[in-house]
Parts: sequence; structure tokens; C-alpha cells
Amino acid sequence: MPELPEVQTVLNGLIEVLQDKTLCGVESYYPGTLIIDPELEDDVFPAKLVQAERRGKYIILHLDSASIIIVHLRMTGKLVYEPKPDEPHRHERARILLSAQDALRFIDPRTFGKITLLRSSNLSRYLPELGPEPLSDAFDAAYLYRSLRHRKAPIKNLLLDQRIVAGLGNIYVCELLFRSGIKPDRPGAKITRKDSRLIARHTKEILREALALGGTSISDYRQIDDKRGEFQNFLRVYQKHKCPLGHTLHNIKLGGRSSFFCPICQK
DNA sequence: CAATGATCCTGTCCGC
DNA sequence: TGCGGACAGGATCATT
Repeated sequence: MPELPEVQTVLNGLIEVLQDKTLCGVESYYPGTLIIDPELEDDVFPAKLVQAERRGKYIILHLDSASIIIVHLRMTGKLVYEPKPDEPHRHERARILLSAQDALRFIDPRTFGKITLLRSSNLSRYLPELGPEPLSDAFDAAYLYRSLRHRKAPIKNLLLDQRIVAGLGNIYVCELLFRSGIKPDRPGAKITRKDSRLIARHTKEILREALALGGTSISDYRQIDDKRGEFQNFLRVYQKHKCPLGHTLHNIKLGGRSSFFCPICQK
């Protein structure tokens, strides 16, 4: 459930933690969590972090050894800084080793998360096709209208498609559609120019609000120092029974995801 | 190409 | 009290 605000918050914490640290290696304790590029050079570690960025829900760590670490938290992944880690925790799937015996633990009960270690020049090969960042100028009403006008899938599914816009997940899509007054099952082709403006505006608005509060902590998500985000206190429909006006909410499955909406406020 | 559905996985919750 | 089943969902793959 980490979406753009949660991933960005983790990245911000990671930049703090990795300041002046030397990365010494990666270990994995669960098959499939750590992916190693076959073309990776031999002498990757020790290495310094030279740049850390986020693209959609992917964290991209550029090392000075012409290599990159990509982290994807998926559902339940957590990065936890530990000055003196002992034996791997029950749900610890991998570990990024730092100087002076400290480490970043990758805790992931449901095991969907991935850490990839690759040669820098192969980055495009290891990142899927991703649409524009929702907070960038490229994500505007005109772009959205063009992307949706010939599609008959529900708007909810289309906004979850990372090829259309990168970084949204189930929680924020439910919330931004409520704010936009649009039912989640409306076909993309029925989204007007005016609706596109509402979606673009509310997407940016809600992401900025959530970023300012360190994200939404539902179930497993935590910041790198194990603090919760606070945006869950401002959700209006996700996992709620009534909208802010007191109307009873509906919950339908779209693309296998629960989709909360108000049958009165959303058209 | 577009749309849909299954799949992966385990902690948690619910009903009986 | 215990157990079986439903549920949570991001990305990928298979099918139509």
C-alpha cells in the first residue's frame, strides 16, 4: 500500500540515513526478494550513494560504482535502519549492509517487495514503462483527457495503471475520485475535459497533503524511523462507512481492488 | 492493443 | 477455544 507519498517519505528518510555512509553489500534471506543483474560488475562494494530518487513507486539509489539499487516496497515492505542488527528478524527478507556494522533491514511479511542490484547502464531494462509523475506539469487535464478518451475501462482501473500515471495506488485513487465527484466505475471515455481538470487538480492536492503528513499508515507502512504517517486521519472514503456528509458508502470490486465511493456525491 | 482475471503471499479478522 | 475461509492489493502474466 505504499503509494507515492509513502515512498517519497521513505526516500527522504533514506537520504538522511545514508548521508556519509558507505554501502558494503546486500544480503537476502528469502528467495526472489533480491534480484541481481547478470551484467553487474564484480566490484560494486564498497560504494557511496551519489543520488537517490523516486520514480512512481520505485526508489532508485545511484552508487558511485556505476551501479544502482532499486527498491520496491509493494504491499508490506519496510526499510528499517538498525545501528546494530543481530540475526535476521522473522519477516526480514533482505538487508543492505552499511559501514560500521549497521544496516538497513528490508522487512516484508507478504514477500512481494523487491530489491534489485544492477549495472547503471541497464536501468531502463529494470524499470517498467511508467507514465508521468502526477505532481509534474506533464500530468495535466489535457494529458489525462487524451489518455482516457478512447478507453472503456473504469476510471479507477485506468488511474491505477502505472503506464498512464506513475505512483497512485488504491487509497489515493479512491480518495481523489471522491473529491472529484466521479464514480470509480465510470468508463474512461465518459470522463469530460472538465472532469479531467478536476482529477488532475485533486490528484495533486491530495498527494501534497499526504506528503506533508508523512503518508498514510494503514497496516504496515511506517517511516524509516518507524514513525507512522498521519494522513489516515484525513481519509474521507477509503475503508469508511459514511462520507463526510453522512451518506452510506458503497464498496465494489474493480480490478480486484475494493473501491469505496459515495453513490450520492459521486456521479 | 485493450480489458479482464488469476497469481503471488501471510497476518488479521469473522462466523460458526 | 479453534478452525476454515475471506480479505488486503502492486505488478505481472495469461487469456479472450
